[in-house]
Amino acid sequence: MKYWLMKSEPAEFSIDDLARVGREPWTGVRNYQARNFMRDGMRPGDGVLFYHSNCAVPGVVGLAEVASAAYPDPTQFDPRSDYYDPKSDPHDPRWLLVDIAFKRKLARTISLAELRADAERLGDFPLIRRGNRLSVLPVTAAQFRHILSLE
DNA sequence: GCCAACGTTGGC
DNA sequence: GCCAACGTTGGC
Repeated sequence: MKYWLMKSEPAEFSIDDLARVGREPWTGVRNYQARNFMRDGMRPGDGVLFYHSNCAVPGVVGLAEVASAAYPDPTQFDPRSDYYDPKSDPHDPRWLLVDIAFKRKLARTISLAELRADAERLGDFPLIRRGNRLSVLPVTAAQFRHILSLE
């Protein structure tokens, strides 16, 4: 079992949205490294820290889990979608996704600022590395436990 | 294969 | 809204 952190802009899709629908195909990832984590690393049941980005208080706001194996992201073939990719071949889809299932909301937001302040305990962590822009990234079991212990 | 230009991410 | 950091694109 592995652990991950997945970013979402709450104005687009928040932890409350996930709580309401229960389960969501993680559409729109258009970065190869993030895709590779979903395609090659994720297995159903893996733990996911749900992170709000590009908002007043960016941070971890909930707990989810990987709920499917990777499969092609349908939005890449939809010309009306913001995520349409005309260069993707339907016989060899470029973009994959997994379904994410809601587990619970955290009692409070564990902010990016707090995580930065705890950098020493967390060790090497892509989220708090300078200039990091990955929207899907791996978390070690120790980091996962530690972050939740801050709740 | 190099690299400048451009677009995007995302914190602040 | 600003801007640093980074990925992608395309000319050469």
